[in-house]
Amino acid sequence: MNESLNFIEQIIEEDIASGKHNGEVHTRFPPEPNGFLHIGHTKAICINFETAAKYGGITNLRFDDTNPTTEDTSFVEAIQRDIKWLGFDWEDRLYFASDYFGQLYEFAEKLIENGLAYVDDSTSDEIAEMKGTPNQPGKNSPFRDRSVEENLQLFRAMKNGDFPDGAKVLRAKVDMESPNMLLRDPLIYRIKHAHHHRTGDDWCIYPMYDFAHGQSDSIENITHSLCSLEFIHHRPLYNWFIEKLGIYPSRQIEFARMNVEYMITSKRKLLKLVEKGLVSGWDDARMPTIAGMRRKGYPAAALRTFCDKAGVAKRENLIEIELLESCVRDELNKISDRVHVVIDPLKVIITNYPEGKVEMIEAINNPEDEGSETRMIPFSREIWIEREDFREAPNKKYYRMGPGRNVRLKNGYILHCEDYKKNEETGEIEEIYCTYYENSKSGEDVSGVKAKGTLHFVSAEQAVKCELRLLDYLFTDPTPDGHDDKDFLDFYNEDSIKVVDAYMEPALAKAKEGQYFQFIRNAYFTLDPDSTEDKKIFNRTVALKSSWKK
RNA sequence: UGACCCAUGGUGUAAUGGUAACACUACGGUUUUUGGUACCGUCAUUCAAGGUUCGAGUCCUUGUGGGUCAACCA
Repeated sequence: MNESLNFIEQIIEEDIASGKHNGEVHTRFPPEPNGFLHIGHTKAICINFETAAKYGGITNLRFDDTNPTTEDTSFVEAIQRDIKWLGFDWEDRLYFASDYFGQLYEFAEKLIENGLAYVDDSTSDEIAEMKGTPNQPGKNSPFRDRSVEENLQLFRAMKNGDFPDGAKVLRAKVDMESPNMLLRDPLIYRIKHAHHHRTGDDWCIYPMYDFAHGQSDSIENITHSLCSLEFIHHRPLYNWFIEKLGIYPSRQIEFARMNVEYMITSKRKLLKLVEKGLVSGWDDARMPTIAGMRRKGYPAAALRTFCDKAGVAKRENLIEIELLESCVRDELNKISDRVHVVIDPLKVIITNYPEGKVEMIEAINNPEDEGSETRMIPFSREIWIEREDFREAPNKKYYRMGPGRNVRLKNGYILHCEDYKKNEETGEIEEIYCTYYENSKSGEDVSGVKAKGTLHFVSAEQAVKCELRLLDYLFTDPTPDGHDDKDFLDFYNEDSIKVVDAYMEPALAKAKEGQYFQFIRNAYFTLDPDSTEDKKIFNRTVALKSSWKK
């Protein structure tokens, strides 16, 4: 393999070469359990797990659960399910930042003892005021020079619940004049009398991100802490804590997060869609969440390939949705069963086919798969074809059915169109009359008859009604949240889901969740969990490509 | 009136001082019992100006453009 390396791999190979961390690679994926994982997380998950695996390393799953007011166990479960489904395994290394609350508290006391942290009584507004702006240095808090003893006593009182929420915070003593806002005495502990999903009411003070994340990495001996670019300004602080605390030197490396056309990744906005009822939930098949994409029918392998192909770098990017869809089609082409489903039916009567006769024709499920199984498709005198597959007056480019024309039925016979019935008032074609060539059956055609077009069909009598959810992009604009003058909801696509009835071949009555289908000549579909025994519901994953220009 | 990050076809990513390439898209063609798949082909790229060098997409300087940073969120 003469593969080129991305910049993270280059760093890792340099570290391995220099013997840093004994050449070990240990990464982590650190989600906050306050929402569902989305396409952006998918990228982070792939990078963390695949990079470690590439170098024989391992990856931890660690929930960054330091804010009890927004986090919940239900998300913890959904997140684990999604990562597993994606195909990654953290084995027995499931951790929670909350597991380290005791240790983190010790770290805080140590900082205080070394004169590197202090309790601040200022209000939130006052602290913000004293922080300055990117262009103006901050001012020292009047509480900055409290004695170690006083700080220790106050911090312990904070921990003991002696103060109400917001009364005091613990701050690291770094530099109020730093050009880096994060270094202007960042808050590291706040009072929150809130119930935590794991630690219950054990604590009423909780560490902030900057005082939990890096230390958690360090506690777990993470060698390379891979995160997105927006944390780049946190790195000096990340390193500052490691240095002052003298703990394991994990290294933070930032990459540009992946943006995909027509998708948003802001949890706040995703939540808004859910709360406003614009989608049925976090796992709505239109959502850019892993659960949503799974429901829509995107295979895990396709998502992984997509992330690989999108690459890793440090510049802003917007990946075209076509790349994702290309990966999805490529995977689905390999694994999906080809089946017959007619959406907009038009009756065809085969006048020389015996009435009452039903013939079962064997059809291969997936010609792309060598070991594919077969199933039986019923054929009879009356069948449905797609309405758009017939034209009264077809032109040369149109090679489907038309008066006097021959067409091949996929997994069936060649038909000759003799006549059709038209409602003169509405102009609607009501029925087509055809004859069939008895010796033209698929696989044993000795008719010598030529037919340019091939149509799919279902036998009218045996066809089963089902529901199709024709899904489209959730937004009408490729960057719905990229407009200063417009809200992302202004681009909500009212036509993002269309529900229609369809006729499916009877074998589909046995369709199972997680199975992938190609509805021949139309699109890929997968069974929706809303399906019942009596009524199958399918979601359109992605349409087949078409080079036909109407 | 700051700091930090970034800049290669339409999009994304390579090229690690030595012939700018790969994928997706678009367009054209071949094959085809899916107007799918497969296969072949075409178009199209180093932000600008200086400098270093035999040689710069790559190193340096200055611009220009884009992004990020002022939650008791992560």
